[in-house]
Amino acid sequence: VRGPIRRLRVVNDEEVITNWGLVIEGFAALSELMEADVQRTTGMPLPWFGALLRLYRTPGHRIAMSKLARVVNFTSGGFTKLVDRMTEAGLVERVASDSDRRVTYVALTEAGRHAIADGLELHIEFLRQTVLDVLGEERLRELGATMRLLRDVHGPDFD
Amino acid sequence: VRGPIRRLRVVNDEEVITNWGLVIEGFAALSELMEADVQRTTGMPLPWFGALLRLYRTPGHRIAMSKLARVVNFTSGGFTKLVDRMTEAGLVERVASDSDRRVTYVALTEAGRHAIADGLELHIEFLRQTVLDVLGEERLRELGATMRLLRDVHGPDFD
DNA sequence: CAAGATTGAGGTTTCAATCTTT
DNA sequence: AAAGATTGAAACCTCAATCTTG
Repeated sequence: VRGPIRRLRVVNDEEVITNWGLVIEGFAALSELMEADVQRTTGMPLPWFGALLRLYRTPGHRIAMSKLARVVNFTSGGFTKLVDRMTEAGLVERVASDSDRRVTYVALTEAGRHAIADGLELHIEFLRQTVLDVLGEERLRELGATMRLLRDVHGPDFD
Repeated sequence: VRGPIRRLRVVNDEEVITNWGLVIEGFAALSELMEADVQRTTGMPLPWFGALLRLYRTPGHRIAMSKLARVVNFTSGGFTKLVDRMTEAGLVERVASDSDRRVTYVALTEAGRHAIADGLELHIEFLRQTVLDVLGEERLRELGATMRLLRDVHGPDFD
């Protein structure tokens, strides 16, 4: 009686590298397009759009500085200056916390709410054309599910 | 006789946004891990690793400045300085072209070849653990195929 | 005049140190 | 002591202008 057929490394190195390389390249291509589109339609850089979007989709439209910084992948110090510029532009404002005087909230202003609402509408149109129309429904859902796996395993815990 | 059932916008806005958001988050999570791992194992920043990897996987181990710049998503000016630093570190060297005196090639040095060869081995191990082991073979291949679609449609043509 | 590469100026981000509050 | 936020210094990248070569 023979033992079980052991098939270690069924996927060879080349294939692992290649497939993840495709992820990098595809994502880079789309990021560049997205950056340009957001810049064109809203006039703001992509990081602004990302931060505003998070605020917009959060009940109360406000999040603590340090938390939003983590969510949008900024360091604490870098985010301070980002918020400085967005405040300068009138899109957000700082709000002191009542319960903990260490924390500062970032909140959408009326102008910021309008800016992101309008921008989001155009952005969705962009995503439909560049992603959904290329992949189709089924592949898009699969893609989302797959990337969710990676996020849940490796992503930071946003408590 | 009724006409065809038209089902426009079967995928609603929310789903499009959510799925692409998962791509962004998953990719960000893995990029951060990868950056840290490359930094730990090779001591170099991620952009260096990417550039060296391209050189390593190219016959002759040399590529024209402007072409490599495009491949790794750098501007011409930014890439000049990146190569300056990598040359300083002894990993690459500039080589003048015989046929066209405008072009300068970037070439791997002996030290660079060893550095990327060693780094790549560790990097593959990292990808197996963080990507392949999480997704499994089938999902990884699907993911690669899906992202290839996006790259081919939206990516730049590397002639 | 177009293409490849470099340079200097300017803007953005990280890092380490600091201050305040818990 | 630890966490949130800010600051100044340094690193990195982009952009526009420049130089050289085709």
